[in-house]
Amino acid sequence: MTETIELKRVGDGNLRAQVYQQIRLTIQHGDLAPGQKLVDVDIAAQLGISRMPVRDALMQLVHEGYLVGTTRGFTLPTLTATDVADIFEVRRLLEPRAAAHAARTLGAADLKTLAAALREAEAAAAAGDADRFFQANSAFRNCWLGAVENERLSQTIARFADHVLVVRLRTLSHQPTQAVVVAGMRAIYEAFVKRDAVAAYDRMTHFIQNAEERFMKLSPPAQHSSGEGESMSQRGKS
Amino acid sequence: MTETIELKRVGDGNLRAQVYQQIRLTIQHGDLAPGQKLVDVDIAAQLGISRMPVRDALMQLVHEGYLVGTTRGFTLPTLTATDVADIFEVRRLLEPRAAAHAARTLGAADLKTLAAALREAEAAAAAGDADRFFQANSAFRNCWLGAVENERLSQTIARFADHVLVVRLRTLSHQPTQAVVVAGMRAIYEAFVKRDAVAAYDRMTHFIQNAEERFMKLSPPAQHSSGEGESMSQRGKS
DNA sequence: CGAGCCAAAACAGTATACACTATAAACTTA
DNA sequence: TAAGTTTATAGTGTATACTGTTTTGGCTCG
Repeated sequence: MTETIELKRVGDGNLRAQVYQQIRLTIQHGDLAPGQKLVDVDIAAQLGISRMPVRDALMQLVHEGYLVGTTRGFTLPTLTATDVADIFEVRRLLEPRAAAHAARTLGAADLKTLAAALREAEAAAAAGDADRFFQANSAFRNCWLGAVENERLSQTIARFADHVLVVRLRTLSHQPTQAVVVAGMRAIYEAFVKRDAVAAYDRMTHFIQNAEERFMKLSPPAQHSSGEGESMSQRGKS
Repeated sequence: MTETIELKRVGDGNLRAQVYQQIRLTIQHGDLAPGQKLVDVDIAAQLGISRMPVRDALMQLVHEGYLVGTTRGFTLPTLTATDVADIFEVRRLLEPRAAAHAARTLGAADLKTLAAALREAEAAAAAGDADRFFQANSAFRNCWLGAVENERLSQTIARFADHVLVVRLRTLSHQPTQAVVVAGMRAIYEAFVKRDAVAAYDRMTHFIQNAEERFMKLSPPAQHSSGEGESMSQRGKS
C-alpha cells in the first residue's frame, strides 16, 4: 500500500508460476520491507490479472516458509533466534553431504562459474558493496547446488538456506563477516577443484558453523518466541 | 471415476485444510489405487463444496510430493529406484539426529505411547495383519517425531518418510520384513527408554539402512528414470 | 480525557462460470 | 487393415462475484 513494489511478469507459462517466481525473486533480493503487507488483490491489479493466480502463488510461498499468512494480508516472517538455530541445524545435517556430492559431479563449466562468483564476491567485499556480495554468494551456492544429483536434497537445502538468507542480508553487510564468508567460499571452491569430497564435506561443515556463529553474534536479537514476534505459525499441518 | 473413494470432511477450520487432511490420510492409508485419478470437480461434488478448496488442497499435495499433477487429473507418483534412493539418503542424514533429540525430550506419556505402538506392531506382525502393522508403525514414528523440538526438522522428516511409505505399503506386507522392522523399533524404543541419545542415533541409522535394503530388494523395480515412468516431474520450481 | 462499543472497510475464503488445452477415440483414406 | 487427422470431451487455468470475519477508526458515554 504505502510503497508499491514493482512487479513484472516473467514468461514461463502458467500465471501462478510466473507470479510465484516474481514474488520469490523479490523476497530473495530483499526488496521487501520487513513489515510490508502483500495483498493479493493489489498485486493482481498491478499485474493486470485476477486474484486467483496471485493467491495461489502467495499460499505456495506461505507453505514453503517464505511468507506468513496472517488474517490480514501476507507478510515476511520474523525469525526468532530459535527459528534460525533450527534452520541451521538442518543445514548442518544436509549441506556437507551435498557438497561432497558436488565435489564428484561438478563439471569444468561449473568450476569456471564458481571461480567467477568467487572473484565477484571478493571484489564486492573489497568494494563494500553488500548487494553485489549477496548476489555473488547466491550465484556460488546455486551453481554447486545445481550439480548435486539428488534433487530432493538440493531443493530442501535451497529452501532452508533461502529462509535465513532473507534475514542474513543484514549481517552480510558487515565487513568482517564478508571476509569470513569469502574465506569459506574459497576453501570450499578449492576442495571442489581438487574433487576432494572429504575436504568439501569438512569445509562446508566449518563454513556453516561459522555462518551461524556470525549470525547469532550480529543479529538484532528478536529473542525467543516472546508473545510479540509472530514467528512461524504454520497452519493446518500434521 | 471407476471407484469413487469415500471422503468425509474433518472438522478443522477452513475447507482447504479439511480437504487436504482428508486426502492426505487417504493417501497414507493406501486407499488409493496406483493409477487412480483424483479429479477436483469430482471430489468437490462428493463433499458438496466448490472446486476451489479441493483444487488448493490438491496443489498443496502436489507441491509436497504426495501427488503429481498431470494434464489430466492428479495421481500418485510412481517412484523410481533413483527416487527412493534419493529419499533414503535424505532420511539417513536427518532421522538419526532427530532420534537423538527425541531421546532427550520424550516424556513419560510419550514412552507409554511408544510402548503401546510397539506391542501393537508386534501383535500385527504375529497376526500377519499388514494394515494394522502399518498403522502401528505410523503411530510409533509420529510419536517420537512429535517430541523433536526442531519443528522444521521433524516436518521435513515426516514428509520424506511419507513419500516412501506410500510405496512401502507393499514391502510391509512381507513377513520377514515385518520382523526386521519390529526388531528395529524395539532397539530404538529401548534407546529412548534409557534416554541414550547416542544409541538412538546409531540404531536409527541402522534401522533406515535396513529399511532401504529391504525396500530395494523387494520392490517391484520400476527401474531408473526410463521414458515410461513419469517419476516426479515437479512443475514451476526454481 | 479516557475507555468501550459500534460501524465500516479491508481482505481472505468460497462459489460459480467461462475459456483453453491436451488426450483419446473415431472416422476416413490410402 | 493401418495410419493419420479431426473432433469431442474431460479437466485444468483464470476470472469475477459474494460472503464472512477481523481490524481499525470514530463516536459516545462515563
